[in-house]
Amino acid sequence: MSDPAAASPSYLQGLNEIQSQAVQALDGPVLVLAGAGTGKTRVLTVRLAHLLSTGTARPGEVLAVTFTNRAAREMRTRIAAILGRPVEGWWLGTFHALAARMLRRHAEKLELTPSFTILDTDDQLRLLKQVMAAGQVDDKAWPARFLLNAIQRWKDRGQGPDKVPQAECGELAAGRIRTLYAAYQQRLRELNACDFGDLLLHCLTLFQQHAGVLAEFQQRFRFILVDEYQDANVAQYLWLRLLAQGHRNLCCVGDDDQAIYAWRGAEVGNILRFEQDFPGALVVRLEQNYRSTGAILKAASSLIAHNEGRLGKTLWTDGDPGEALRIRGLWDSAAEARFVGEEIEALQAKRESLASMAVLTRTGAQTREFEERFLTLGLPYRVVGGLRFYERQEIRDALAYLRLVHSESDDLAFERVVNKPRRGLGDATLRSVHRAARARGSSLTAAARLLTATEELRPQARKALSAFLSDLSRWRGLAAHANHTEVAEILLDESGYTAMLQQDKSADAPGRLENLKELVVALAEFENLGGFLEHVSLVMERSGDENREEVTLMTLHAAKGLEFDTVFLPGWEDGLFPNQRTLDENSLKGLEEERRLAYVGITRARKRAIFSFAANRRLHGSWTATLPSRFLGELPEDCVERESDQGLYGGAGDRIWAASAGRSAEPERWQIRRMTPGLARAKARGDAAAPLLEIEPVRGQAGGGYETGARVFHRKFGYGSVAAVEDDRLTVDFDKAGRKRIIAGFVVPANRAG
DNA sequence: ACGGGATCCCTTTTT
DNA sequence: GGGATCCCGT
Repeated sequence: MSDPAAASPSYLQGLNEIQSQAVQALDGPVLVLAGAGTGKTRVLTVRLAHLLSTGTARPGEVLAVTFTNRAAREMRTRIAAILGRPVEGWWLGTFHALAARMLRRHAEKLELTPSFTILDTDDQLRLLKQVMAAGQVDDKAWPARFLLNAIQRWKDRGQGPDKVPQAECGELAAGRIRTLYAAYQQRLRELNACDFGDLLLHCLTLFQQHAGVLAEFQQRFRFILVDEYQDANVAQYLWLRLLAQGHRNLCCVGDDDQAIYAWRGAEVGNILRFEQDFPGALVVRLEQNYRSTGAILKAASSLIAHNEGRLGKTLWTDGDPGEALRIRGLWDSAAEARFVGEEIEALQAKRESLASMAVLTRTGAQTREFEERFLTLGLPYRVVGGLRFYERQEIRDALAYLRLVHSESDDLAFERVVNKPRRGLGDATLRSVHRAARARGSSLTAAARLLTATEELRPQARKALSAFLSDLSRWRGLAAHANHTEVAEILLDESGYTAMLQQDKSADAPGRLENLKELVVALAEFENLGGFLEHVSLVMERSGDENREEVTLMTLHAAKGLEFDTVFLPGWEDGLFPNQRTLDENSLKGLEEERRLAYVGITRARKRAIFSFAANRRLHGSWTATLPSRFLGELPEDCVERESDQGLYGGAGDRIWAASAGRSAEPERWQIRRMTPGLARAKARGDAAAPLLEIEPVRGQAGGGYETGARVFHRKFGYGSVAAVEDDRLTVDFDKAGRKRIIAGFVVPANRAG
């Protein structure tokens, strides 16, 4: 504890009473329920700084956990600023990075070596496909993507193949999902690799099977702090709970209203369980908002109030109400991009900084249209997230080369680069190598080496493979002596990879070469290849400094924890946001998560929030008519200004507004007739005047007006005939998919299918 | 073995 | 509209 007699340190000043309570309650478990903009990060960082500067804890005794690398980085710099010096030797990082660090220390206890590889999604998928092929699981009936997702959800709950409840396996992978899961884990182990989920899962196994290891960590971490606690999945929660059993000084900060990662296995229930697991925990509520205007806060609050089962917080501010929020309806997504561009330029003319503006979208793909518009306007922008640097083809290829040189047994890397650039080593050759590897239980590289000593391969292939293998050995020898930056350069050069790109005349080839150069630069910052590979798989983000004069484009998910003066919230249309697939898969729970996402979006804004929706949007290639998001109808009338372009919905704009306000809670009750691409083009040229669409309330109209025998079209099931009608449900005999019972809103008359 | 062309999915959000 | 995959001709 700090000395109460001493003058309160400067970093404690300026905290409100409740914040300072949260900061100074160092003894015992603490749960901080912190609404958006209430100084959550501040509390967390000051608390850490306080621990360290009073000498209550030494850096090595602190475990500080975040979800994103950005949050970890930010915490590091902010604390260094408070203390006036960087802190060394503490455990600050994401769940995954910290778990990896623990695992590397004890890898041998889990049949891994300390240099195990961390696989990304792409590798995971390829690996699972291989395992499925070996196990004769039909990947048409059971897409690998889908099964991988199931496996990940189990890992998120800390369940290995032997712990998966029978009831959840069902028919998955024709009833063989557990075998498949086990085989997948086995392959990972053989490859000396972990996927993201394994990092936590293996840690849990380690703790359970090696009490001494756990005890050591429990002793070490006298203080544990967790940010964004509402996003923790069960595995992460178990991990924390085990580690915190030692000193019980666990401080979790979170906001149930900002829980937006259920799809990734996050359990808001963890927050609710906190007091049970840690009896006597101090619960602190931060409710005074310092970020947003009154209007923004009111809008956000009234939106989120539509959710049930909240812990309940009432955000308040003593600031001004500020500007009204604006909602703008537009013809299509191109018009929307033009509108946002104009608004940005108008703000710029008022000397607002571009760095203080952000466009937040529901899906990553939406940024594209804004990028195009901004490029024509010459507006500087940057896209956060999206394709991450290390997810790019060329980077993954280069990394695979490095990995293969680093570790000969990296079969996935071998497969990736063996014929890239082309060396005449195609499917047939690779199959032989695979067969040899399986027969001997060796790595692909080792098998290939043996194979070249035999007569099995055709002379051409044999020669090419030999050449590749001798290159590999040479590079490996080089890596042992030369510094790793040089190795990378030589590798890219001698492998012919650079040459391949140089000869590539497609438009993005020069950019790819640039990326490779950037990779080499990044590599230089690390002492060795191993350190770099770890960094790349867990931490690496696109470079670019935060304060440049650029508009930020990103997804709502990526925006969590950030704030901007002006926030543009485009694409507020039912189906896009709330996202139809979420609704289909998780109905009301899904809708509530989408609403929290909307809440996150609005509360990013300090001064102004500008919503927009388009009446027409191109979805998977074809034009779709869209309705304004039901969330727009949940915003309080008195702090919102609505304006729409002329002629939207064939002049039915008012009805649409009424509709969006009235249909907040119920899913898919309203149906809009789809527009044909031809009409859309005509309208876009300006030579179609008549109303293109009619808004049809489905409510009360049996079966949405379909009659038995009517031909309908469904996005997934294709064409079919209506066999029966009851209420809003239809029984349809689909030509291909057979008989299904579906909600009328999901089908469209066959003659109008676009 | 490879390139081109047609075809069939799908496309939410991320460590 | 786009990416992965398949099929076919070279």
